Amino acid sequence: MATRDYELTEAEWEIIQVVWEHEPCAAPTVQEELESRKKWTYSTVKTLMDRMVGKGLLTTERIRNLILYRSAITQKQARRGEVMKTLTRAFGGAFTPMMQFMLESNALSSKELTELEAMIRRKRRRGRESTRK
Amino acid sequence: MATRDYELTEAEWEIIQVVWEHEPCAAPTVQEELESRKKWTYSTVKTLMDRMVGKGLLTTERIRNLILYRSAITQKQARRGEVMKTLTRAFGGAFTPMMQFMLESNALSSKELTELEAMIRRKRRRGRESTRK
DNA sequence: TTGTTTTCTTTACAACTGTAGAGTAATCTC
DNA sequence: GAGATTACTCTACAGTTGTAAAGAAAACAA
Repeated sequence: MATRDYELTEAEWEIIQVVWEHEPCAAPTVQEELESRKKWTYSTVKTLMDRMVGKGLLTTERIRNLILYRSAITQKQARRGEVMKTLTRAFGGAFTPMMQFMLESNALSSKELTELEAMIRRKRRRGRESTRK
Repeated sequence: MATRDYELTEAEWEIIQVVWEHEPCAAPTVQEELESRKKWTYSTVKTLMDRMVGKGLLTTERIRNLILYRSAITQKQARRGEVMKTLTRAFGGAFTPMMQFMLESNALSSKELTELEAMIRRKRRRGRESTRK
């Protein structure tokens, strides 16, 4: 199931996050939800959302005078696109160097480090038990 | 030493990568170097580079009719900006979830997993020996 | 049924990004 | 020193992104 990678702009991230949380929802809802953080007017939000429909990031369903929006991609897909972009641009696609960079550049607590180790062990176990790719 | 985070565009990444490698270098050099991958003309490369000077990503030194370019930020700084952007946008700034996502979404070989564990151990050791932040 | 409120539609615009042509100036080669 | 080559400068232009005003339509309220 290899879908293409999506790249969202900053504003698009802001919006789709709200959509994921309130889906299905109308544009005014999204605008109100974002009102505090971003000082966007209704017009701005609506324009952004309609462009996102054009790009295949959201879908719409019209019910009388109301337009309901839904996400067309999952959070996982969006995250994947974002991570892939950084991986490609900044690390030439090399996974381990990127992990290393993050490990080194960040002040992880001892607890977090332990957590990471646990994740790795889990990952390894799962990898072994199923050779099916 | 908290410098601000730089965000480079795709084209800028392409160019600064060459500059890091050949620094100090002239625009024609960069253009030739990229010729195979990108089919950019000299004009394109030069324009891009001059804009990067304006943004503080490159510096110049003029020697007669030749302009030498140097990077104004390190690879580390550029990488940091890129990683931070993804971390903020896609993971709400939460570091461990991002690591976890990467671990899970990627087919790391057993060898790479082991490498990661080693990195973590090193990191922990270094963290303990110096409490001086 | 008419004024008010809500939601949508259309249009605009400036900044940024990718892309490059045309013209000019300096330098090299015979 | 005149043509060829090299490198630079200036200008342009279309597409994307952030931002929003103005106007139209539908729904609600009195």
